[in-house]
Amino acid sequence: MARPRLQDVANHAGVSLATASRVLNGSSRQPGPELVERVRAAAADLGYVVNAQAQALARSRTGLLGLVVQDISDPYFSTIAAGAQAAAREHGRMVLLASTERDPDAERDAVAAFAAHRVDAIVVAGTRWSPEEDAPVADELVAFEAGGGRAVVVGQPLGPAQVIRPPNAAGAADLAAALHEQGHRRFVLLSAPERVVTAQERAGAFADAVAASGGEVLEVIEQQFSRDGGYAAGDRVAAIARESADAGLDAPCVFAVTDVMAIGLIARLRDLAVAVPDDVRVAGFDDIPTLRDHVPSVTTVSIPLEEMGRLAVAAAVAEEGAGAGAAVGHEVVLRESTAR
Amino acid sequence: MARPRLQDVANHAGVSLATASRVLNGSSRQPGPELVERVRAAAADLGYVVNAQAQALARSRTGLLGLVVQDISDPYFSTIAAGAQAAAREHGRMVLLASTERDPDAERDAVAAFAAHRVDAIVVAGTRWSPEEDAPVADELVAFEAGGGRAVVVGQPLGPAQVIRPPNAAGAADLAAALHEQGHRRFVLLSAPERVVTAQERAGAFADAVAASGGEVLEVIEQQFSRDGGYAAGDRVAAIARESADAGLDAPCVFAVTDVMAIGLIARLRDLAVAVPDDVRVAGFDDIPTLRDHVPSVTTVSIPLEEMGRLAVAAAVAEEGAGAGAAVGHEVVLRESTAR
DNA sequence: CTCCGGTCGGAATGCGCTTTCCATGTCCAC
DNA sequence: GTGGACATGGAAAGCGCATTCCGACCGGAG
Repeated sequence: MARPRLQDVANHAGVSLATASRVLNGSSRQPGPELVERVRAAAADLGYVVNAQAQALARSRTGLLGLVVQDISDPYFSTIAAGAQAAAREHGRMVLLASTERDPDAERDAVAAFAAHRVDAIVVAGTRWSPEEDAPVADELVAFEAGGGRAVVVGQPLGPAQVIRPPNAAGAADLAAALHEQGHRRFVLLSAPERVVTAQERAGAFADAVAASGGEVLEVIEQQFSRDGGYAAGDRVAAIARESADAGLDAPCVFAVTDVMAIGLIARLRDLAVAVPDDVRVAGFDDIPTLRDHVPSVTTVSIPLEEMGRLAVAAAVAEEGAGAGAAVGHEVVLRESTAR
Repeated sequence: MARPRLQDVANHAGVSLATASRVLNGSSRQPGPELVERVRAAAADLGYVVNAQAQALARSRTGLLGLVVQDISDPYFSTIAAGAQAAAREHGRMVLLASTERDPDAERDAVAAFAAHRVDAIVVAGTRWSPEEDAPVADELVAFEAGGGRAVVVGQPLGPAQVIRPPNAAGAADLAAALHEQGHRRFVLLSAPERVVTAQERAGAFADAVAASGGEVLEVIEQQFSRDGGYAAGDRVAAIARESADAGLDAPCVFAVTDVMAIGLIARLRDLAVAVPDDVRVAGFDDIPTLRDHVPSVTTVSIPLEEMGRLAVAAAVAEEGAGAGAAVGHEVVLRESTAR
């Protein structure tokens, strides 16, 4: 009943362990055709399943890829994970997954656990936090690379990791330009706490572009980096909209740093009977596929999440030197929520 | 520069390999306090990181959990994965992930790969297909359990695996009852190809409940099990709605077997200027969180996806005999899309 | 016919760790 | 003061496989 070992297969086939190994596990030295046949038959006969653990130990390579995301149930990350997973499969790698609930400590634990499992490479996806909060993970990654592993981060620089950068700044700037083009001049920023670097990048670039084009940022609202954060911002946004209307000014345009926040915001505005886009315009970021059928459809910046996951894995499995140089594109998608 | 081994730590601490092992890796036999201290210090000094692969080989237990889902970017699965991941972490297990793009062959490959990695247990999440298509995976699972592993499936029975059953039949029946209560009598079923067992379970139970309560199923539309399938069904649904209106009958109520299909359907109806719920009523299934802010809000059956993931992992890591007996609840959520 | 390069199987070593199994040492009861 | 029950540290035997090294063998060139 016990699982057959390679030795059993070798015995069954009447060959040595070495020969069986060479036949079954892609060695550079292939034994003669007759032996190959015998070994194959024996393996099939016994229902032999190679022990990847033992292989890993002997080869000192596991073929494992560690993927740490901040919340696998968030479409942003699950889409990246899908791309990473697909790429990993194509490269013959297995994916070890860790979801950290957006807790930097959990990120560190995950990286440490991956290091213990001797994954060949680690991909960390998600926004960076403050340097202090990032330090522990960064240290783990340094140790990991010192031990021969490779680290890639999807987001912002972290320790020694190669970086796949979401086009946050460029996307936000382009979005600002497109909205300017549409005639919007009065903006509100719906951002997240300062430690959320992604939010800062997007809001910052947006604000800069607005300033450069002669627009105006009326206010920066800081809320949780989630749907509920957007919802919570609704009251303040509604107030601003009313002030604008009362003053006979153009309806303000809110840039929410993620689609998910934008959706939450719109939900609250609906409760408050503030019309989008008539009373307030709203734009988001990410172009989450699941949200594309939302009403009103939301103006946003489309970024290739799945491709980013693939790029990260490609950089992770690439031979020495191959950089993560690939540029990540983006596209502004104007929809109803900012229509004038 | 090479990674320190346990032997190095032992040397550094001036103790034997065995003692170092006992100190660092939760043995039942703890050496004397002074030695413990010395070993700990040596390990910290050298930056020792245990090699989980070698440990696995020696213990012949990996502490790994294999999770195979049909599409990790689908909120249904990513939510289950989130629950599974959280539970795995609590149980001190790591998760190996495979996403199969809804391909039964890929499911088989994934299970085989997990078996090769000697995971302690495998969780397969997702609808079952036809018995013929399921056979290969089932065989792999049989072999896996024969080798001492444990298998759990979230969905419908598959080979020897324990089953966590989504409340498809009960949920659909309750939904039908609730809609009947609301006064709906004329239904259309938006289902998926016959091989998609989940769709069959939901549509079947719904149809039975409708028949039992004296309602009428006007038509069963079969489409892809996806958002686009729902979208594609829009034209036919619109036609049915117009017929109803022309005949002066009550607007039909469509039961789409998933929220995602319902959303797609509504999107197409919007294009066609068919109002929901005025001209057609629509209900879904799953209560996907990301979709809760949709307009109109969609009547659906809420099922505890995350908990299902947790239950699956609990069953997977449970000691011999602990069954997957836990019942999975559900709740009908009436929203605007079926308002009269 | 001999010698050499090349090929091919197999024996043996080691990957890094856990876990018996032993040999000591310690303490208490008698 | 001695014997035995325990506790404790270490030596060594694997866990299942890859791979190096070695000897045997084959064919062709000289």
